[in-house]
Amino acid sequence: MATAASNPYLSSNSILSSGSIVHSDSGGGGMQPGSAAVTSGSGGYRGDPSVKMVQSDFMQGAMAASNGGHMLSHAHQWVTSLPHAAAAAAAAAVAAAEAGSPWSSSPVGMTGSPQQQDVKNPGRDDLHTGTALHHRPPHLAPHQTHAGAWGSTTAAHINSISGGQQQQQSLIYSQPGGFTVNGMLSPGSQSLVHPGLVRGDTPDLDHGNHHHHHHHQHPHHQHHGGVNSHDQHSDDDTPTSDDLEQFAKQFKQRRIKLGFTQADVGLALGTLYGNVFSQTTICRFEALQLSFKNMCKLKPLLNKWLEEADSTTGSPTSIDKIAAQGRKRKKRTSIEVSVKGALESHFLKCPKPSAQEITGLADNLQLEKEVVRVWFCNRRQKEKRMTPPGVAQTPEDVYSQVGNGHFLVDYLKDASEASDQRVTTTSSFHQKQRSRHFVYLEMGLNRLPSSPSLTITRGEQLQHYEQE
DNA sequence: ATGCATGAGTG
DNA sequence: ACTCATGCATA
Repeated sequence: MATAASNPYLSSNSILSSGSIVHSDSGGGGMQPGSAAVTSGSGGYRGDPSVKMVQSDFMQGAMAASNGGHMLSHAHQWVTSLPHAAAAAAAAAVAAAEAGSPWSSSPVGMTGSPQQQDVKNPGRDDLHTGTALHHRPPHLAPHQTHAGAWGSTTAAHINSISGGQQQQQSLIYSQPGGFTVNGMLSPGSQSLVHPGLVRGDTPDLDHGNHHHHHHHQHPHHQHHGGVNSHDQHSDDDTPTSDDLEQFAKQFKQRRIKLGFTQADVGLALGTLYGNVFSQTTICRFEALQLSFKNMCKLKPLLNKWLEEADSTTGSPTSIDKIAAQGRKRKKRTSIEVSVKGALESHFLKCPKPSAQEITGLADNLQLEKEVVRVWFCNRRQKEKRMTPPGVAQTPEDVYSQVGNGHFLVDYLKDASEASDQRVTTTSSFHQKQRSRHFVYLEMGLNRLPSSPSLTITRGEQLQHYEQE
């Protein structure tokens, strides 16, 4: 049982749970209006009114003027989260697209962090259940190069979960609107009947084994003559970013048509294969906001689910819930926009600040050091995702694809002294294959629409949160 | 849909 | 102490 839930966390708790919150008082000591961050907490909204005992932070509200106060108000407040029932669901309708924050990623920034790991194991404690076999690391034609290189190294296919048949096609559902396999695709709601012949014909033709050493990037295998469907998805081998993009898109469409929410899928994966995933992860998968490697890992699972769901339309995919485990968690710190801007600007200069710099920054911004550290970690992770923020998957492409796809300018740069970046070093920079998405980032939106250069003027805006 | 957080795995 | 995969809690 993988029960992901069985974490050993329960026992350790109680740090200060119950209310001891540090609530800073308002007024008293010195808090001030400009606090840089607050911890927020308030009622849940979608899942259910969970019980959080949040003590809501208070916050000051004064704006204007006070001198520097500072507080680190939130020092550590942890709440014990109780299991909530979650559930919710609601139809996810989608449709919201918006550009979120345009912080351009640092263009030059990638000071190459050479991190690319190969296939190691999934790391998660519970993730094994079968998934684990990834053989052969890839070799795509273009080697990766440092930093975010995702086009390679990743192995990916783990879909052996099911055991025997490993790779069987992948994008089976290739065309969204077209064929009607028994009507399953009727817009709106398809009913439930329909044999899964879709997969019936998925032949796996050639690739069935062996990982040949040759690069597989060729779009071969015509699979099922059923209808068009582009081939070129490599399921067996490492998919290309285009494959993933398409798959994600199709996945989302089908999922919605079938009436499942992202949360449902995550849960179903757990019951079906042992690995539970959250709504967040499913969401990120669909939005391609995961690392390339992670996308590759998840794809087979989701593909499998899709097949299942589709073949059983209507049947209750055994969904049972796995309750969340209760464990203590630090309250989420909310960083003010102005402070974020400051962090962002530091990030552009130096994505990997040293401990000392972090400390200094934290001090200036009046944030906990840990918060700052984590912020940088998360910020770096964002740089590595497939889809950069702000830019959605819409192919607008004005700039997007140059030619057919990838490649663009590679920036190299190594600015700071950094400890390890070697980015362009030795000639091996073939960084072309970095996703084309990055392209526009580097070109187009480089400037934040409205973010001032930030001179950290904090204190100007008051924060809004509910004070209980 | 995302921001901040946790932890395993690595150096 | 960092990277990565993930997720709770939010907006």
